[in-house]
Amino acid sequence: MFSAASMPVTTADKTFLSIRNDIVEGVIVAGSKLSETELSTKYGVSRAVIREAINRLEANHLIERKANIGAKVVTLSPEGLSELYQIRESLEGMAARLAARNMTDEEIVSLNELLTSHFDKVKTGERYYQEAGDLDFHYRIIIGSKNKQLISLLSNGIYHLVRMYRVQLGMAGPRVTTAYDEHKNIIQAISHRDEELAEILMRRHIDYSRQNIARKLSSVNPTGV
Amino acid sequence: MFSAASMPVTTADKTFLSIRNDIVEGVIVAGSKLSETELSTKYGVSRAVIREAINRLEANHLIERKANIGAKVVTLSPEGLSELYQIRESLEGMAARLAARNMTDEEIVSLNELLTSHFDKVKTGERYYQEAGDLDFHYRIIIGSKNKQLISLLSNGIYHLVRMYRVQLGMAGPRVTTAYDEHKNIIQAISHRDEELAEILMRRHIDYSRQNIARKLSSVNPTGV
DNA sequence: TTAATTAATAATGTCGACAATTTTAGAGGG
DNA sequence: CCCTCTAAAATTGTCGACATTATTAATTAA
Repeated sequence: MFSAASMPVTTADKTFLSIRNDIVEGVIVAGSKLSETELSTKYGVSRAVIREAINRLEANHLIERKANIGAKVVTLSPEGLSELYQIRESLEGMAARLAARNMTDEEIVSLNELLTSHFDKVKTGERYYQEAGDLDFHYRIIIGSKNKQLISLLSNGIYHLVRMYRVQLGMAGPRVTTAYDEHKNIIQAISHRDEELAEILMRRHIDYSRQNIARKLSSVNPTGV
Repeated sequence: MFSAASMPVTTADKTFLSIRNDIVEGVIVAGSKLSETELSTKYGVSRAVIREAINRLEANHLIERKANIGAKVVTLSPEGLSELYQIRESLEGMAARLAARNMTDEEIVSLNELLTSHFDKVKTGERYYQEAGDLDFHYRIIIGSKNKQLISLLSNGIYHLVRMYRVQLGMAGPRVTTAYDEHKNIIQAISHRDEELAEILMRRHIDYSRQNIARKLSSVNPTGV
């Protein structure tokens, strides 16, 4: 997951990653207040390190800060999910368009191999696909766009909020096989260098995904999380 | 520009805004290193405040940080501009689509009035339009999307980097009148609640704008900034 | 002279303490 | 009983000092 250049080196790095993971996994519950002194003792570092981490968490859209008051973990809501997926649809649609333009032939071959290995795993009934596999697929296309700012915006920006929704709402549904077909079609469009189609298919794929998770969210808890 | 809720209150707020403005205006030159101690003396605050400001500048995509090394102002390049406008095209296209869906009738009326007042100013030869007017137009549509995360991503995220490009490359060109027509057509699409058309027109509008600024950038300095 | 090693310097990272602000608890009056 | 005002407690904001890491300069050997 981490390239050598972004390996954690300072204690602030590690603390940030620990807290972020705890927020995504729900160990620190959504909507709760983040006390600097409390976190300081819990993670065994000074408040300066905690404040550094809080700043990065805010940049990741996982917490909200108010001056002189403090930071709170974001709350998960149907509206927030919808808003997030609208952004994903927009940005990843563009990423797919750019991937069709800028991915090397080698990258496309490798992406096809990834899809094949997923297919094998789906056949044998492994739950692998939806969890890491889907993220991996999207990640490769994002990288394939070759747009550094877009890559940063998606992987450092909103990616972990997406993960937070998926983890805390428990994503493992009947979409595994249908998502496979959608992925296949997207790769085909990229192979044909059809930017327009690649973007359209990616946007639909994400919109289907949004509907799927929104359905689950409303059925499990009709009034929101 | 600032709503009451986001008024600067702490010295870190004010320092952040000061430094950000100096970066956008080019007082702190693009690509230069940001020394914490130097900034500390220059702005008359402690290093802790400077570090807080630097964190927020990073969230605004105006600087880049490396652990144990420091922060540098981003460099302006044709590639960076292209990447930024691809993101704008994507996100503001979505914003226009959502604005066509979610703006109130009153907001649309007000937007039309804004356009009319711009038209008057363009007629009298004021240079007002391209500078603040264009930003105002885009800002209203972003707000009209009613997508809080999208609003945050655009106005707190990449907006100031856009400004930095425009300010430092000196935006005042022959696009004033043509941009006016493009704005008019976008508003019309929103009035008709035509989401599809609103998105398409906004994307084209931003792409034209990108071509315009890219042309200026390459003619002034063929090898980049 | 050049390259490599090492010491000195300067920068960022981290810490604990103090200041300013907010929140809470309590006393008093209505 | 409730509201207001006040004081105490707790929290965030800011500061200067120290620790750790990078950079630079000097020294030595080839």
